[in-house]
Amino acid sequence: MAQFWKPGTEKPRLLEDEEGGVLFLSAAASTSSGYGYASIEKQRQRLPVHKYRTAILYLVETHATTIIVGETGSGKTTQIPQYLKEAGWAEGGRVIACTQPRRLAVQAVASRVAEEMGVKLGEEVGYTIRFEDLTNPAVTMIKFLTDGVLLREMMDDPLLTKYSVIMVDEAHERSISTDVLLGLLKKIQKRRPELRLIISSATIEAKSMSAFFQTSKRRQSLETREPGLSMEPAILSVEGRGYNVQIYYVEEAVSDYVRAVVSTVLSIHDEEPPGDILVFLTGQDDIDAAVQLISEEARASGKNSSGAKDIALLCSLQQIAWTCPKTVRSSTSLCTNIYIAWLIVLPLYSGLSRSEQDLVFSPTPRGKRKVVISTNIAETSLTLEISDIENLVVAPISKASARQRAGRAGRVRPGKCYRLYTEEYFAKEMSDEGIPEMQRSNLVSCVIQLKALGIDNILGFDWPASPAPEAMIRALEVLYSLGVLDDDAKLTSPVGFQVAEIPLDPMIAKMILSSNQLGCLDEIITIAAILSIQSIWVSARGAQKELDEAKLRFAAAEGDHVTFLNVYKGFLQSGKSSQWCHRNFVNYQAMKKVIDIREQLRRVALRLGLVIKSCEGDMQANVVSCFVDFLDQRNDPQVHFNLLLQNMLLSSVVRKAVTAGFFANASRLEAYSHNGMYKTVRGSQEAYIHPSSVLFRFRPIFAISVVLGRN
DNA sequence: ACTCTTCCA
Repeated sequence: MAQFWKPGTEKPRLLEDEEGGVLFLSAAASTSSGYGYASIEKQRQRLPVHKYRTAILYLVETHATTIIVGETGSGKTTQIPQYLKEAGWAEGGRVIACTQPRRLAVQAVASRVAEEMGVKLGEEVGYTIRFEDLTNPAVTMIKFLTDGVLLREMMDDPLLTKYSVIMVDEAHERSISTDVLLGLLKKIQKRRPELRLIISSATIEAKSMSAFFQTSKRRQSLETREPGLSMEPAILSVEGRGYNVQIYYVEEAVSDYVRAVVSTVLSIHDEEPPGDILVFLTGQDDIDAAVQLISEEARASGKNSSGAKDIALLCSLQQIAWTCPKTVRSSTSLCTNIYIAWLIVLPLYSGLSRSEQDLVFSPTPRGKRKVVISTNIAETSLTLEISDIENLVVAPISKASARQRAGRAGRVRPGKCYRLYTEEYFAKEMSDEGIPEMQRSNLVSCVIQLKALGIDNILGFDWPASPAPEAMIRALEVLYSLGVLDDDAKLTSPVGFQVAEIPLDPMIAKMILSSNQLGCLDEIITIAAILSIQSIWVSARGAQKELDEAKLRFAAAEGDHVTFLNVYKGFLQSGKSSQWCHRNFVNYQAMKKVIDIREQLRRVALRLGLVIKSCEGDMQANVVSCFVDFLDQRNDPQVHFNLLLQNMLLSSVVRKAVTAGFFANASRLEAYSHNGMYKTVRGSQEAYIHPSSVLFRFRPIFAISVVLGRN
């Protein structure tokens, strides 16, 4: 029975899938009716991946490893797990797994697939991410999870026996956990030939991926136990949705890219036909600023058409000239909108709560335009491992990721991509591909995970991308000095195994274990929870002075860690009030996360048999006033030192526990240094106290820091 | 040498 959209009712709409699949929603958003289901079926069949259904199932049947080269928009992520299930790979209690590098993608894809299958999320289709397990072991057949979660699962079940097929999605992103996972899966495959792997990857990476899963001929004959099963990886290419994306470059480099983003968004909004806008920026601060600026400008120009703001806006819009190299710029059929209420500006970054992130995926109301300002993939951060301190430098993205981003504009129809750099910059300055994370970052966590899985010969491990030997040795040194590894580079018992069990950076894990012995675990898990989120303070654009003053209310002479404790205590005493947070420049969302993570850590601690004990009695309540006195006399070094010593006694166990984890970062103020330069005790590496620290103006003689400045 | 960065367990 056919149904048609009636004019005057809300139009049915197409939703863009995270991976390019398209979901059909009826106006009533009901998918239980036969009509809704049939439409979903039809939509599924229209995806490019659909005509490869038989081929994919055949390859998976006959090859241990299948590499799917899928352009964005092919629908592989949502469809392949369903094909596998339909073909019987989830029968007999087996589970089909599909990993993603990001939590948000896991949630989005899982709910999409559940919807397509017409089942309740958490039953036949479920997902697992940290803090959230929406699966039912008795009935879940398709399980989406982050690759980090799958790595954790290997600690309990090293051969991942419950899975029949594991699809590693977005493998071309080459995140550390994806790379480690691939290395381990290759090992598992030798023991479990019946396990099928599907690696989904972008074009450029497919060859090296295939080479990695190639087994040598000699071994192959020994290991193939299943007749008709090839250990040679198969490669299948699925084209994406072929919509054109027009690319524009700025004619001249922009100086202030946040401002350039604002102008560009507003001019797109003014000149282009309906369609949503996706913006990539580096980080939370820039995103918040851009969201605010766009909203302000839009409001100002809508409400007050003759105001000075309007003129300012027009000026800024005119500053950007675009060039479009290969296509002719279409200038006709532009409709002119009035901005104001028709623009919905939404930020997107991990620090947001789930409900805030969900807004991004909710359908755009008719007649409105959604602008999503998002992090990551935006301008990838580069981690340089210099001695024991992790340094992050913002580096330009690669051409590959620039192309991938442009592809996002062409999912459901032709799109446009405005690049805020010149064409020349793209051609000459940007590298073709990013460097795998494995080759540029801190390997401490990664090494300990492998050790915990019983991989003793870390240096001989078969990596998809070999890490730098120096970085590896550095990681082993740190773990050895933490007492996690013994002379033979084996995990120590119990400390090593316990540290591996705690889902945190090993230095933080060690801090937690030490606090157990010192009797201040209660305080330390609070500190650990706060250290694992971005920042507990609100972003301070334009209100730096107020923020600094607010910080002083909590600042402890002992430094940031004890300051965190004061904030946490105040938050609890306020009854977890959002108003309290607002008054004190504390980020309410961040504090809610802290409560969550802290609870998780408390459970981990109890499981490890630790005792949650507080050292409340040891601490004095008046650290705040103490700090203020100290500031007033900050020109007298002797007073500094005396006070520091005195304050050390106030919460010596907390400080001891922190030190037990972070001693490798201990630094000493350089004598005669007038700019506050420190050098690490171990490596004599230059360091500075970060200006956001309460100790920034303090300049204590010794500092134990989690993040030191870069040189 | 008065400022910030993403993701994941």
